[in-house]
Amino acid sequence: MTEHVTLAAADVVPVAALIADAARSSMLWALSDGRALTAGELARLAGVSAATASEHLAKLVAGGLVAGERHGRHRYYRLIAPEVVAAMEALAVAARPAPPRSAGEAYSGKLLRFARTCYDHLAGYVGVAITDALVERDVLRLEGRAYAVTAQGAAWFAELGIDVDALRSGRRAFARACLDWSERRYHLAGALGARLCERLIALEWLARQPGTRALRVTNAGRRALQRSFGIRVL
Amino acid sequence: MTEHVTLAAADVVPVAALIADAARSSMLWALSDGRALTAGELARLAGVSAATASEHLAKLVAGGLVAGERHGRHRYYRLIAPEVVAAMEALAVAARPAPPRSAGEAYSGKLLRFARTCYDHLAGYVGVAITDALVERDVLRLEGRAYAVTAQGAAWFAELGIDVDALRSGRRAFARACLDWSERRYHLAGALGARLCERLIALEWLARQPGTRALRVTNAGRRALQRSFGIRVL
DNA sequence: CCGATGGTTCGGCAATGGCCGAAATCTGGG
DNA sequence: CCCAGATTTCGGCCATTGCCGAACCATCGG
Repeated sequence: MTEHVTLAAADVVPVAALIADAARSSMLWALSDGRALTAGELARLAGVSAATASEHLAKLVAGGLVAGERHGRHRYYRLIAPEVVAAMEALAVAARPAPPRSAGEAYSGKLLRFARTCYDHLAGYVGVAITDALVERDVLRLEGRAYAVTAQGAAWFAELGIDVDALRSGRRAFARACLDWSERRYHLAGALGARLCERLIALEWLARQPGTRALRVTNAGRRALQRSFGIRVL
Repeated sequence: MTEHVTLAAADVVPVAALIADAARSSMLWALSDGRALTAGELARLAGVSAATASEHLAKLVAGGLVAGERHGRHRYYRLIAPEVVAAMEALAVAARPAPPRSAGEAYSGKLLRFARTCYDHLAGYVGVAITDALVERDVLRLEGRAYAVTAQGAAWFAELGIDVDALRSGRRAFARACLDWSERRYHLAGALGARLCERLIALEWLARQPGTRALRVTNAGRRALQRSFGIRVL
């Protein structure tokens, strides 16, 4: 099913399972500075019997996270995959209560990957934020379930290479206001929304993620969004 | 036991446990681009019955990773902690077979935290690397289980503020070659090794980690190691 | 070659946790 | 107000996994 490159969800399960035990977790934590510790020390440290510790260590070894080597009467175990400490740190971050995020602000200041398209127009945090910014700059104005383009708005779009009048005369709804549930806010859809999305991708402010509806904000895009809209991404 | 600030090992267990299940893992993965999906979609996607999916989702909600909201007849779930995707990615990295690393090169290019002291001298990757560099620059020469300081080597140490002759006359073994098991390589120990370690800390190339034998390479140290020894840290 | 000490394996117990079908809820739409 | 479809809750089954004490191995120091 999964191809070469894809990081499948399945990959993470075994490692997560190894970490997902209090005893093993403390062992890994103790080893995380790169020292090699004996089985006994680790047992004491994790607060389990030597027998139990031994089993845990066997699993960690089988999982390729640590390696053990006999040295005299002791057996020293050491972390063999420094990557796991990064993973544990990331987990610790995810574990933090996480500043109570209100729905609207959920992804504010956060991630690239949380931009996305809704059919053919921008949605998600970025979509909502851009729409907001355009309303605030009096380019768009919300009227019921649709947006109206102001006079100066037409100029703004023209500058971006979008001919508003041409779109208005098309068959498709011109500038609908689409409710994005996950942000619980309206954002620009319809012909104009689709065209805008198309342009921002052409300008390489945004890039499509292969195979998904997700969009990545490019580095250029990040600067541009900050400059043009005061939107801070990342 | 644990203080305020410390990221305890215990913190990661609950989150890891949530991820450490195939069904939940695929759900999280599916949600990782920020879209909101219905319980049904997620059930199908994870390949479990609706009942099972519901239980999993309840756990994810309880764990604070996702939030669900009724919308019409469906219930949409979305990821509310973008941090978990970072964590999953980190786990995926740790899961990779990890390029077969020869012991010597294990932490090369890697982590700060993998420097450490062995009693009073430098060990770990940094210790080995520095010793290697000194041998290569003909400051030290390995002779059996000890190092000899060359003529130019004495000058080099002097420049660093270390009086080699004074150390040589001391009671303690002058410059032993200590085998670091975790690197399986020799590195400088004895009086000279201890003095060198002391100096590098005084110079603030290295900093002690409170309460452990671990050392952190400072930013200045990183530059200095690169410049003086061609050692790339981080 | 013997005891002492650290480590691993074995046997068995108990708890956890995943899975499902059936029944109970809830929502939108006649 | 009732039906159909989407979800959740309930009960019960089964596999996994953690934990421990005891027996078994290996190594070191005489």
